[in-house]
Amino acid sequence: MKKEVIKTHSTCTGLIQPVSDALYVLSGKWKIPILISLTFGNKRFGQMAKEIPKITEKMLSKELRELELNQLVKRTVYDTIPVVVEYSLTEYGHSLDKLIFELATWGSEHRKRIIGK
Amino acid sequence: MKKEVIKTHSTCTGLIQPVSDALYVLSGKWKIPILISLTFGNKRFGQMAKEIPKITEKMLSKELRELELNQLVKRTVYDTIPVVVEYSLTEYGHSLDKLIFELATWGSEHRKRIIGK
DNA sequence: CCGGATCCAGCGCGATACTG
DNA sequence: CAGTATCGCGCTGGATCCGG
Repeated sequence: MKKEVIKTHSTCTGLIQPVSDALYVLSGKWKIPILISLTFGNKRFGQMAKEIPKITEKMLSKELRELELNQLVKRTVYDTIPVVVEYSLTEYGHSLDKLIFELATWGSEHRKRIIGK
Repeated sequence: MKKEVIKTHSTCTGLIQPVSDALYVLSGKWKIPILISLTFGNKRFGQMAKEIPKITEKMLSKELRELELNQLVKRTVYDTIPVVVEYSLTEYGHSLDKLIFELATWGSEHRKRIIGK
């Protein structure tokens, strides 16, 4: 009788890297909340600080900079007095809309199952 | 003339919590790689340790336990000598398949854009 | 073969205060 | 209004050794 051989091995490990890459740009406690906030329209700095529960200005600033580096977020400075800074999703940032929405859907259904915390 | 009221505000903040919940059960450096590995079939402990690049046995053990707590992974012990332990995705765990696949797709397209790291 | 226990380094993240 | 600077703690996660 022949031994069964699992052939899915390489397929599996091949998926890990792309997902890790995706998670890399989304890593950080506030990345997703920030992206959600911007999904619903352009926002100013102070506006986001109020809208995202518990975030500090330091964290907002830091993670916005990282998102901008990775071209998910665009920063526009209007040279008025006082200065106005507006953040928006790039077209590329909007490519995450669907993913985030599904994450939210899954999260809603999952709430009742969460054990720890 | 009536003032326009932005109604998306509450929708936005309302989305943050479910997504945070979803991310909570997936938090940890190895959760997603582990889930990917199990997506392609049931696995034994040592098998996963070899299959997931760079993971240590401690981390594998710890994160598997958390995934089991949250009912995403099922652990089956076969009472042989030496003992055999098999891990598999629960039906609920498989509800993440689509999300993970999309994350991988997005990650693949995104590779060329990643700046930092 | 499948882990648990312990020790410890790094840094993510929060609190607070300051600036153009 | 839109950030920066500094300090320090706690938790994540790696290394190593131990056990059924």
